Amino acid sequence: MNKSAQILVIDDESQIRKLLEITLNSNDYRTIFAVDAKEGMSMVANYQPDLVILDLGLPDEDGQEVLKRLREWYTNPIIILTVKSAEEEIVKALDSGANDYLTKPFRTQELLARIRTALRNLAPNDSEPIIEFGTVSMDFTSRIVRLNNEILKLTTTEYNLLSIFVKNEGRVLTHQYLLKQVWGNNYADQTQYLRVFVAQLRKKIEEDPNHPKFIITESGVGYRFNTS
Amino acid sequence: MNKSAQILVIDDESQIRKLLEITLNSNDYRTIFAVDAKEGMSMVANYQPDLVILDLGLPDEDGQEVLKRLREWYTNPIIILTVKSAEEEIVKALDSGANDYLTKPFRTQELLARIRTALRNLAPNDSEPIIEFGTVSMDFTSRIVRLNNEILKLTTTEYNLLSIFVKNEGRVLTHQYLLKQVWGNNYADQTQYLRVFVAQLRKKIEEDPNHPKFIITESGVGYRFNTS
DNA sequence: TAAATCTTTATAAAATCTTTATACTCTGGT
DNA sequence: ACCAGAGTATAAAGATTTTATAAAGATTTA
Repeated sequence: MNKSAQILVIDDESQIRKLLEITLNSNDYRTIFAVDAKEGMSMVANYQPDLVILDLGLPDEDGQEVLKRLREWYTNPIIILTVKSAEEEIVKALDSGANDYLTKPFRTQELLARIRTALRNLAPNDSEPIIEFGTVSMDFTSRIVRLNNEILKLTTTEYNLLSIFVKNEGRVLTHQYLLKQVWGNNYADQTQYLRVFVAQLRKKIEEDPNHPKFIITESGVGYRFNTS
Repeated sequence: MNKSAQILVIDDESQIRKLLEITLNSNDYRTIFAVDAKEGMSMVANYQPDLVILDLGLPDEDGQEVLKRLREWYTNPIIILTVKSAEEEIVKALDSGANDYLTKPFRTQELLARIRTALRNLAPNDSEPIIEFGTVSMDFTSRIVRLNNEILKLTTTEYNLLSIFVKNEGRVLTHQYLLKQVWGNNYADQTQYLRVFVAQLRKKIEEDPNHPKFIITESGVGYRFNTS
């Protein structure tokens, strides 16, 4: 049979970590642990665990933010386990890509069942945390983009736009889609934004912005990102 | 574009059904309802809804049993919504294949968020296949046409026209029909447009545009697209 | 407040669509 | 076989739409 699933627990409470270690190990899961957001992010990248259990109340960073940033590239299940029980938090986390949400104190068997459920639906394809094309490399973990190993300064909008492109390599993306993804649903007709930012991105990542190799214009439709 | 998801609610309490009907409809889901296990099972089979909300306390049969029997063939998400809050019930339901478990009384926004989560993980309705003819391949998902594996640059109109042809392979399409499909109802008599664009397409996809193999002229009627 | 970033505006360039002009092809009748 | 005429093909000019880019103005961030 397969190797047992590896689960990463990101939680600052040592008692919870202990409890989960015992519980999960005795149910044949391999476990690794992180005590804060920073360590958590890097462990997800390094170990690519099959499932992440994430506490929202981390000492160094907002858990919701960690979740969002993980979801930029990590596609395996993430289960939120936290004391925060406000409906607003739950909705936000689930809409940010969490697969399930449990509040502390939790019931052990229920958690295990929910883990089994999440693993059952496991999506098989997750993208790499670092993607390279040409002389450009993009690290989704640290949000750092490099050009010839030099750190490339991108604004938030530029970074978000490039992320969408990179994650949909080879596909023609309509103006509408891009605008909705980057600026939100109400901006679907602000095509000029896109033109401005595509021009800026090209100026930064293309060798010859007048003859782009990566961001290809599909006139009347949108753009296509190409790595070759 | 896409039709909204259809949700089947299996619950014997009319108040819950009413509440869910209002909540779900106002969030753009299509709804259908069943009041007991028997009706529920047959409606799942007949309508193949995108998601099922199942109450465990049904009058005619045990909900856990319904769940198990559904899971023998139904693969879309099933969310349990019930008053039963015992951990044992939760574990059993999740292990029988439920995607989520909520207890009544439930919080509306949370339910909606969990529905979105369940639908998100739904195996994406397989994208349209890639169609090949000769050395040409057409990928409708990524909107890319290739000729000998090289990406072929088509304008929007050329692409739209070729799509109509490909989707109606072997059929004679009248000028009128093609013009209406590609340019709109008011252009049904602009036959010259069609000639111009057919010529352009042939120049791009035919090996010998003077003796077209794919786009065949049906004089006095229209064109026929042929793959062989 | 200054610096950085985002949003608008303006305009030139490029791509695409529409129209025109002309040549070609096919068909049926003689 | 030839011709007339309707229908078709194609290039290319003209018109329009779409795109690229700089830069000014507005807003946000540190």
